[in-house]
Order: sequence, then C-alpha cells, then structure tokens
Amino acid sequence: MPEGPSILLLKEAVSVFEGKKFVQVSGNTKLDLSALQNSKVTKFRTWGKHFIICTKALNLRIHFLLFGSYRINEERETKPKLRLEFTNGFINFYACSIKMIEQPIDVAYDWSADVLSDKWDAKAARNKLKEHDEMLVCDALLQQEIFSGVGNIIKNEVLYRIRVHPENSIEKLPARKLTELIKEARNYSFEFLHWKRNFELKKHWLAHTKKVCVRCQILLKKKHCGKTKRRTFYCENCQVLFK
DNA sequence: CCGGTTGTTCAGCG
DNA sequence: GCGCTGAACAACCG
Repeated sequence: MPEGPSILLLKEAVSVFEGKKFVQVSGNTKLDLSALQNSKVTKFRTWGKHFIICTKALNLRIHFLLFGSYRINEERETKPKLRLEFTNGFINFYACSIKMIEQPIDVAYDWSADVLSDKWDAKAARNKLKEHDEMLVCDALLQQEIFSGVGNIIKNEVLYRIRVHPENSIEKLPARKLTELIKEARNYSFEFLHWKRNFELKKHWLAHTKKVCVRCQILLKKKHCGKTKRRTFYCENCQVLFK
C-alpha cells in the first residue's frame, strides 16, 4: 500500500465522494472528529505517501505506514480506525496513522517535493541534495522532504535502472548521474503508478526482491544499506560505485 | 508457523 | 544536545 503512487490511486478511487456531506464519521481513532459531523469533504489531496482529507473546518492526514489499508464500500473483520460515511457510500481506513494538520495546508506541505505532483521541481530537489553531500544515495531517495512518495521499492528500482550503486554519497555522483537520479525518481514513480493500476507491478521489478541481475546474470546483492538500513537489492557489477 | 517488511515516530541510552 | 538503537504500531506474504 504505502508508496506514493498507491496513494494517488486511492485518491482517484474516492473522487466520487468529493464535495459530499459526511453522513457519519466514526472509528477507533482517539482524535476528536466531532467538527466533521455535518461537514463535507471539500477535496482529497495527496503529498507523497500522505492522503489528505480536506474540509472547511480542518484537514486530516492519513499515513498508512507499513501495514495500513483501506476499503471502499466494503467491510473487513477488524474495526476501522476511521470510517467516513457518505450518502453514496463509505471509506474505511485500517491500521493507519491519522493526524490533524494544524498549519494552513500550503504551509504544512512543500508541494514541489512530491515526485508525482505537477508542482514537482527537479531543480529544488537538486538544491536540497546539495545540502547533503555526504548522504548515501540509498538514504537520499527515501528522504520525503526531497523525494516525497518514494519508498523502498522505488529506491531499489531507480538505482538499478540508472546503474548507480546504493552506497555512493551524493558528492561522489557525477553531475550527469545526479540529474539522472532525480529524473528517474519521478519517471519510475509514474511507471509504478501505471503498473500498479493494472495489477502488474511486481512482474516489472528488475531489482526489488530479485535474485539475479537481468543484465549480467550474476547474483544480486541484498544488504541493509545506509542510515535508513532498508533492504537494498543491487548488482555489484553493473551499478557503479564512483571514486 | 515464523520471519520479515512498500514506514515513521519517539523514548532511552551513552 | 547529538546520533544511534530498538520499540511500537499490527497485517500479510512466502
């Protein structure tokens, strides 16, 4: 569920509820959502892995973390953390983190960091990366302030596709490679979106969870790289470690 | 059936 | 105050 493209698919799936009044708001959440009763959804938005429910009174942020899920017009065994009921259906959210967004939404969010947004700004990403010279690229791709929406799968696939070793620091990357990294983070995210929409995401993985490099046929390395220590699949032969 | 994970935050420690 | 570690959350797959 969790990477950015999946959240965009959620937004598409619930667009039928935009502008609709809440018939009932309920769930396990400890947040006081009484302000939502008799209110309506003005808009659904996303920022990377954040799913944002906008109302006149307040904005709610849903984050699915690792295990979160949702159902539309469908129940599960467990009680939802949040249930939004409309006249034309309902959404249930399970095992997610829910927060009120206290600041005005454009203050709270840097839209230019969202790799799937029209507002995505590659130049801004490059400037942010320049402030983290010593950060490893495997960590940098997971920084949501820089690449909002990129998760571990996208990280692995991007680095494999551009033939960059995950343990290069930002400063070691030739300018041309840095450009490629930034470009592919967005490009692959849209491919992910397309494949996920067609239920064929996994079959397009080249590195993530894979055993063998499709380019060199050698065994891929699996290692918990960087400060983020997320599992990283890479080819020690064709993904270059720059000196 | 167990181990691990498409993620993030926070407490506790040295 | 820092950086690091582990816990917590709690679902599903292989």
